Formats: sequence, structure tokens, C-alpha cells
Amino acid sequence: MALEHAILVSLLEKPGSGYELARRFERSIGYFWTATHQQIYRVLKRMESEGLLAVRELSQQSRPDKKEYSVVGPGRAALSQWLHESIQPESMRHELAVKIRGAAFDDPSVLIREVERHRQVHIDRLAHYLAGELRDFTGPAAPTPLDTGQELQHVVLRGGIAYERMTIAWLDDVLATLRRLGTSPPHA
Amino acid sequence: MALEHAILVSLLEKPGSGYELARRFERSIGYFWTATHQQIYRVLKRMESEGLLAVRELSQQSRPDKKEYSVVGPGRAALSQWLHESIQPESMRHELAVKIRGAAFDDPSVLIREVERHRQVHIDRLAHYLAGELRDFTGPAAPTPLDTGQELQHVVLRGGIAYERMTIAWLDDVLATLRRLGTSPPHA
DNA sequence: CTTGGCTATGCAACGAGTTGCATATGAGGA
DNA sequence: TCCTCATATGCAACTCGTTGCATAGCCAAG
Repeated sequence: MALEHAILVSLLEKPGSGYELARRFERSIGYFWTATHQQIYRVLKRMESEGLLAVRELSQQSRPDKKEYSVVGPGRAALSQWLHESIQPESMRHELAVKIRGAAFDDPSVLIREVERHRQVHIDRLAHYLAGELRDFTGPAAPTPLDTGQELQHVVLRGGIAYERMTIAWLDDVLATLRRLGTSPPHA
Repeated sequence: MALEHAILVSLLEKPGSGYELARRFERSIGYFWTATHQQIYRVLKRMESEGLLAVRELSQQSRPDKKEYSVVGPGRAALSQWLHESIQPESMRHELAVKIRGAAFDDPSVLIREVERHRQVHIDRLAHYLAGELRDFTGPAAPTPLDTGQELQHVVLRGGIAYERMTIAWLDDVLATLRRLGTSPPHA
């Protein structure tokens, strides 16, 4: 049910429509929790029927109407309760690592392009995070001092930055290893 | 379908039963891909019916019979084909980060114990990985030189080690931030 | 005036993953 | 004898998540 909680957090930070939430899940919240618009619409509907959210239909000019959701009392209570529960530490889901081990049973060098591609994606994400950090937290236009919400958003963003840096360094290690093995014969 | 591929890799490394695979998914392979035994049994059955795996029923003394699975031609081909396809870079799923941002709407200090608990889990995992590295790759009892499969297993393990170290450092940052905010009033 | 793009919401079908339960063998300890 | 533990496999029901498709309004470009 973590999507439910991610939605509560996002709507507490700022009310919005399903469509707007879907876009937030492509950046910001989406850095550490993903969801497609279909999933979001479905869960929003369920949460509204459970009384966690309130809806307001807004007519808009030059675009379709939208439904703006906001968190109401029971939703806030549900989030608060969840914060007091303990969750189990993340289990990894690293498909590329599966591929790398699998490469032992084929030609490891076929993975070089793939790993290079992933590396570039992580370099782009890092640049994106760093730009966001400068804009919102450490640059001249950032508010000082930061409030609690901003401090917490910043520490989460620092986690994302650390993750991307670590990943890029590891992919460099992977590439060096694949290139070193390049001339070796494939394993039985 | 990544579970399918993780199973192919694991069974190519060494044939085994569903039960044995389930235990491998608690260590080794499980460091970067998780699965429960129910899922594994179900997928094994499907893969066998699709001709990717062969089964051998083994009678055992002093324990129940088991079914030993191994990869056959088409399974190997399926893995090889997957290695040549490209996958999309991982999307994050970091529930703790959602909680941290959510803490802005409650008392941030309630998370301190939770974060400390996660930190300890990652310290334990790091110690476990380092012990495995010493045993299998860098210690005096490790084979020299390593073959291709071992080199690739090692580079994946180095990724796990880097991940745990990064995570521990980040959780220290999170704890320092939570403690600093400890005396502040909760956000609106 | 048609096409493509952005906003905005949604259904239907499927596949992936979790939780709870059920069953059975045999070892070792209370 | 009974209980628990480790081995070993599995069903049923459910939730979560993805993919493909559909609809609809309005704008701007060609």
C-alpha cells in the first residue's frame, strides 16, 4: 500500500489532479516511487471512496475539466499511523545485475553497449538532481532558512544524488570488468 | 519476466530444486532479486511446461523427495536472447524515502528509531557481503585466477557492497537531519 | 481542415507478487 | 509421546502493477 502513502504525501505537499500526480511521479516523488496514471486514477478513486481524500471538480478554460484531490482528516490520520509503523528494509530489484551474472553463459562483451546506455541514463539523472538541488535548496534563489518539509525533501534528494554517483562508479567498474573479460572464451 | 531470467541464471550456475532456489533467493541471487517460494514453484512449473527446463525427480533418504530442475537448450537460448535485448534502467522503490518526506506532516523524530533500525540492517548486510567477498574472491582460499563467471559474480557483489556503504552514509545523513529538526514544531 | 500534441480521465485484460493456508517426511529434543 | 524444526511442494485468494486501448477538449502548425 505504499502507493497510497506516496499519494497522501504528495497531496499534502500540494493538492492536485490524477494527471498532475502522474507528472509528479515522473519527477520529484517519482525519484523513489513510480506509478503509471492508470494506477494513480484507480487508487485515487478507492481512497476517495474510503474517505481519505476529498474531490473538487474544477471547470477549466482551454482544457478539459479536472478533479482536484486533497487530503482530509482520516487521510492524514492514516499517514500518521503508517509513520509510526515499521516497514521492512528494501529488497533489491536490480535486473541489470541479473544480466551481468547471466553474461557468463554467453559473450560478456554483448553487454557493454547496454551498460554504457544505463550509465548515460544515470549521468543524466544525476545532472537533473543536481540542478534541482541548486534551484530549490542550495542556490541563491533558494529560501533560507529551509522549513522542515524542505529540509526533509533535501535529505531525500541527497540520497538520490548519492545513489546516482554510486551507480555510475559501479557501472564504470562493470565496464572495466567486461572489457577485461572481452577476449576470454565464453564459459561452459 | 525477470524472475524467469534470474531462475535461468541460477540454474545454469547450478541445477536445483524449487526449495533450493528459494534459499538462493535469500542470499546470492536474492541480493538483487527477490522471490518467495510460491512464486518460484509456480514459475518453475510454467517454465518446465514451456520446455525451458528439465525436471528430474529424486528420492532422498531422511527427507522428502525433491524435483531437480536444470536448464535445457531452449532455456539457454531464451536467456541468450534476453541478454541481447535492452532493458529499461531501474525505477526506484524506496519506501523509507516516502516516509521521510511524509514526516514533515507529523513529528519527524518518530522516524529516528525506524531509521536506526534500517541502518543496522544495512550494516549487517555489508558485513555479510564483505565476508562473502573474502571467502569467494579475495581471501587466501579463493581460486586464482577467477574464471569469467566468478569475475562477473564478483563485480555484482562489489555493486552490492557499494550500495550498502552508500546507504549507510545516507542514513547517517538522514539521522543527523532528523535530530537537527527534532526540536522544531511540526509543519502545517 | 486535418494532423499531431498536450491536457484529462478511464476501462479491460493480463501478469507479477504477496499472504495465508495445507500437506507430508523424518530428525531431534522435552 | 508430542512438539518443534528443517526439508519439500503446492493451492487459493488477493492485491499490485503493466499494457493496450478509448474518449474528449482545445491549440497550433502545416
